[in-house]
Amino acid sequence: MKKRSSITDIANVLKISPTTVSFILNGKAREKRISVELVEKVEKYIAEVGYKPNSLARSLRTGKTNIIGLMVESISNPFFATIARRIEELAYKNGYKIIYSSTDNNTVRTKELIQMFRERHVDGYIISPPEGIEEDVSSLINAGIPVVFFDRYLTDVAVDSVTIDNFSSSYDAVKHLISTGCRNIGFVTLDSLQTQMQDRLSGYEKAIEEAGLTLHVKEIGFNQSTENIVRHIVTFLKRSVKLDAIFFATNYLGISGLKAIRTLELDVPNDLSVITFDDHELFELHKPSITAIFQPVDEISDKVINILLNKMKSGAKHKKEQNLVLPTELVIRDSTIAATVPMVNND
Amino acid sequence: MKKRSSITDIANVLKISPTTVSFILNGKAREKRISVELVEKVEKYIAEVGYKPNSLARSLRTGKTNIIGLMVESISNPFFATIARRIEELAYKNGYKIIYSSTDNNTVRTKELIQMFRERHVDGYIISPPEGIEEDVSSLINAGIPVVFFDRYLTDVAVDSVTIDNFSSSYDAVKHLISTGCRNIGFVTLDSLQTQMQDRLSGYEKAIEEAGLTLHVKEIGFNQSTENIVRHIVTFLKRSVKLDAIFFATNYLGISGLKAIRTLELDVPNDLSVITFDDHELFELHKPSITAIFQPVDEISDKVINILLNKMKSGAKHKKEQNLVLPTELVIRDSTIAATVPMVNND
DNA sequence: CTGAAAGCGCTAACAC
DNA sequence: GTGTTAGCGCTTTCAG
Repeated sequence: MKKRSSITDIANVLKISPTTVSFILNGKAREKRISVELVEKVEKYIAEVGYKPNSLARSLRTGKTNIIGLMVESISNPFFATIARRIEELAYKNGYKIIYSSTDNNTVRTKELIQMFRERHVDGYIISPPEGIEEDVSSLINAGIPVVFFDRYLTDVAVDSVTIDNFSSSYDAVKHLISTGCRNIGFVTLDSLQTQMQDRLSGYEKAIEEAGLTLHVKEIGFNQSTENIVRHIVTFLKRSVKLDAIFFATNYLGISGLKAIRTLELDVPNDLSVITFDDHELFELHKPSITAIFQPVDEISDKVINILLNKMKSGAKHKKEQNLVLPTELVIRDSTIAATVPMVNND
Repeated sequence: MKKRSSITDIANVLKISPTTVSFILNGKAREKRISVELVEKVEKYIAEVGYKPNSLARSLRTGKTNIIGLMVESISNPFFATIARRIEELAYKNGYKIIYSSTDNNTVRTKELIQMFRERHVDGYIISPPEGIEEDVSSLINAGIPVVFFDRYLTDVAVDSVTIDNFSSSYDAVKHLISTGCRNIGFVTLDSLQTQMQDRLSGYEKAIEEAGLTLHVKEIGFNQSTENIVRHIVTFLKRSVKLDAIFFATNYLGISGLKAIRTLELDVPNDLSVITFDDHELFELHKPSITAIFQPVDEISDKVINILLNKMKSGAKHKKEQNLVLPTELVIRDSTIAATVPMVNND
């Protein structure tokens, strides 16, 4: 009984041709000068039987699916979840749906995902790319399918992107630490060649070297369990020259770091100043509250989706690609307040 | 040049019929007794030109899309993000992709989403349902499309579901508070008729009444800004009878609650014991660490996807629906440790 | 064992 | 202004 009616059924019942119905459905009634009465009649009937077009068939015919593929590192990371939420929102408002997937920063997996998305004829891609997918992305671009990167980019392929100024953010954070009197500043990052991680590292290095200090870098392998990360950080904090500040390069390193600091019962900021990349609800509520580099997630989302929507509209014209770099904000909290006792340079 | 080749192209080049190619592609070679040489030849050629079937066309023909629609309250809520992540993982392993969307607990929006998903011929649905979508879900069920609810359910429609034992979780949490000597226990919840919230409320009420204590319930409207929630909680804590414990019914109420408590500079647990529904990284690191009701997110995800996969395989046979109710775990931390000074009943 | 052909539901040139 | 018709790429019955 609930047999879905097709455009032909409608045409048959109304004794007109499917074309006419199609035109009316697609708002081309005026353009095709279809009589107002007919239009009304058709619309009335459509509403009556609750007809809904089969978008699969439509997609097969038009080659458009109105679906955007969103590939993030992991949807369970609050940074990506927040961005995904907003992108979803904006996409819906523009008639697009999102198919998402988590790449796990895994190249093979991501290649497969792109492949699957292609089979689905996804109209556009938003990707926080892992290393090594240059070819697949090029192939997309060559096929005229719009792609936008965010959070990081790939150096060997020209793609629109929205990132933040990782280098300066990191540089400024370290300068801030130095200005509060810290001399032995550790940097905990991921063992990753991705641009955002490399830039954060460079910013740290530049600031440290400019101040004539020594580098203390700890690189942690990707995809470790939290417990393992904590263990690594604990070791780092115990082993090396006594640090008076530590800088975490991502939010979850920061969280693990706080766990490590807690295990060691260090007094922040007196024993150790702490600063971390990416803000997080946790950092404001923590005692002491944690200084963090806030990424403009809303703006990132807005820019990403806008660039993509534009490209999709303009048929992916070969305009010069845009590479937006947004500023961040250093949110200074209690974990880096200069000690109340005046510092004396003690080296 | 990169012209996608179709099954007919392949057939033409190889001088065979599309049927044969299709059979080989779908692993029906043996069944159809196609010669091994032919199969190899075709497979070789397919690999060579990198042919990929057009799943749109396939879906149009078969009516299957291998897509699961996942509708959560909000993907930016860590509880849902974690579950979404795991469901995605398991779905992929079984050849399914996920289209997700956030319902915002908005009935109208959710109805529209279901409508859109239907147009896309999504194969199955995983929904944390807002109120008022009974009809739409019934219509899905009647059409033989599998649906699984989680986190909450709708009373007027028979659908498989995976939930937790909200009533007992809440009841036990309150009993725990009472056992540490708390007498004036506040309950901060959402102004919502959803089953999970109602059950949490009932559990609280039962425990309070059994102990001969008075109820102190604060209901907060849905979709408020964090600032507003904090303001409400601050007022609640200031206004009412001096509470010696507070119980938050969701993780984000808990987080807002901690902000409120901080504003008021209350001493936890000495001034106020705190307990909250849903565990969160934050709660372990908070000083003092916060007692929380841990939901078995992995198990929830596993059960949900398994039930759905089974239903999709078995052609949604009208088996009796399953309504799984999983236990939670009360993770006792410092925010509810009994005061070290022996308590004296002082009323 | 393999092929011909119909058709899923829709769109858009092209006719009239 | 409206209808005819040819596919989009695939699956599948039915013939041979």
